[in-house]
Amino acid sequence: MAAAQTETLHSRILAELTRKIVDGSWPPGHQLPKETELATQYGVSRMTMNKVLTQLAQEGYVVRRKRTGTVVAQPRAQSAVLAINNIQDEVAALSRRYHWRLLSAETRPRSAQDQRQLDLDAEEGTCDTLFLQGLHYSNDDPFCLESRAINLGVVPDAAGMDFDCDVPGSWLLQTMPWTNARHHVRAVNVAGRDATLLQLPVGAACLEILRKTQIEGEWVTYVRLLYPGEAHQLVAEFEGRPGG
Amino acid sequence: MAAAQTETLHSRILAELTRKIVDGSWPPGHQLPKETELATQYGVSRMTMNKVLTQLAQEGYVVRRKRTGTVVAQPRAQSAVLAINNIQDEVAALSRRYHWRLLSAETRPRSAQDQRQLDLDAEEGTCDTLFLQGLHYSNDDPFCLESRAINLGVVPDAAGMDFDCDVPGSWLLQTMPWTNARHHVRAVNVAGRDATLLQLPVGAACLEILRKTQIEGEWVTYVRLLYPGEAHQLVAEFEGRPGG
DNA sequence: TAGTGGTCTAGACCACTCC
DNA sequence: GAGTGGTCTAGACCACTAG
Repeated sequence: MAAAQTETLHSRILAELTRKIVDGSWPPGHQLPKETELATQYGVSRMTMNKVLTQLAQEGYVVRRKRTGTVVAQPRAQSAVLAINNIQDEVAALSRRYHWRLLSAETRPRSAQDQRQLDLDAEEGTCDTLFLQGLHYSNDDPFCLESRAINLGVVPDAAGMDFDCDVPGSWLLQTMPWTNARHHVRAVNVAGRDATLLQLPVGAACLEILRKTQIEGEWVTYVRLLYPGEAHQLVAEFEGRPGG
Repeated sequence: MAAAQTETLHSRILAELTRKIVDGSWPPGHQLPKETELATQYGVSRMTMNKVLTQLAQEGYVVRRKRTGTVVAQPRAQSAVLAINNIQDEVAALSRRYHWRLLSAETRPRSAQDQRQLDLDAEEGTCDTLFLQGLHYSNDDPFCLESRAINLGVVPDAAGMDFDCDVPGSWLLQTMPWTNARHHVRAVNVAGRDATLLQLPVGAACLEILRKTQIEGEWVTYVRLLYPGEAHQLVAEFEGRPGG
C-alpha cells in the first residue's frame, strides 16, 4: 500500500509491527508480547492494539491462539494472486482502440462440443441456453476470442438483447447483482476455426481462461476466453505471506 | 467462507447485510441507514456496527463517505484472483510422487539469454548471481522446468547449498523472511532444449510463469517456471466485487 | 454549519486452552 | 484453574464534506 498516510494510531502501529516482521527483527516463530503489554508499550487502549493484531493476523503475518498468545507466522507456500480484469479495461490500459464483434448468437440445446469447450457441468443441462461467440479487438487486431453460454432461466432478458452493440460480459455485469466465479487458466495449442478467427497459425500457443459464474447457487454463464499467447499475459503483484 | 459459525454478533450481522446485497434486496446505489440507526435496529453498540460496515467496505460491497453515508457499491470490473502455489504442494495435491532433479548450477555473469529468458531488470546486473536449472517431477513425469537466478549479494548462503537435495524455491522460502513478488503468466510454444527436457514435441503449448521476488527493495530471485499446458492449469475461486 | 463516518478509550465478560 | 485472545459496550472527540 501507499506509505503516504501514517495518520491513525493503529495504522502507524500496524506499519511498525509489519516492518519488524518483514525485515527479520521478528523472525518466524517469534513470540509477540501479549495484547495488554503491547497496548501499554504503545500507549493505546487494548481495543486499538487488538485491531492492529487482528489485521496482522488476517493478513497472515501472525498466528494468534488463545492461551499461547501471538507468534510470527511461518512463510508458507509461494502463493500469489493474479488479477483477471475485463477485456475492455485491458485494451484501454494499453491505450488502444477497443471494439467488439458478435459472430453468432443462438438459443439451442447444448452440444457435445459446447460441453467440452466450455467445460459445462453435466447436471446443469436442462435450462434454455443462449450461446454466443464474438471477438474482442485491440486496434483492429483480434485480441480475444470469446465463447459463452448464458442461462436464460436466470437471465431471461438476455434473450432480447442485441449483443452486436453490447458486450455480453459488460452487460451481464451491469445486469446481475453480485456473483461468484471459478476460473481455470491453461495454455493450449490453437487449431481449426479458433486459429482462423484469431488470425494465428495452427499450433500457436494461446492462453485459455474458462470462467463459470454463479449467483446464489445457480449458474449464470460459462465463458471461454482465448488470448494469443505472445500478445497477452496476466500480471500479478504479490505480498509474501501464507495462505491466500 | 464456511457458513458454519454464525456465532458472533458482527459475523451474524455481516452475513445478513451481505445477503441483502448479493440477492439484490439492496441493489447497487442503495443508501444504507446510518451507523447509529443500524446499531439501534440490530440492538448493538455503534462500534460493533462500525466493525461490520468497515469489513463490508473493505470487501468492496459498499462505499462509505463522510456526510453522505454508506451506499451499496456498483459491481465493477470482472476481476478475479488466481492462486499460484508452490510446485511441491501442487504435486502433493494430486496425490502423486514428487521429486526434484538439479540440472545445472553455476555462478557466473548474466548472459543475454538469461536476461531475456528470466526477464531480468537491466539495472540489477552487478551482483554475483547463481544460476540454476532443474526439473520438478510428478510420478517420474516432467511436471515443471525451473530456471532461476539468485542474488548472492542478498542470499550469500545459497552459494554453499547443495541444490541436488534441497529444492531452491522451498529453501529460499525457509531462509528468507517475508518477500514481495511480481508474476507474469503467459502461453508459449515450447522449443529447443526446453522441449527436450519436458519431453514435449516442439511447439507444444506451455504455461510460462515468470516471478521476480524482492525483499526490502532488493531483488532476491528471478524464476521461470514452464508447465506443459495440457497437464497443468491454474484454478481460482472468485467472489464478485470491485477492486481486488 | 451540521451531519456523517473514523477513531479511540476504559472497562467488562466470555470461551478456549494449556497446565 | 489461570491466562490468553475474542468480543462487546457506552460514550467521546475529531475530520471531512455537502449544503
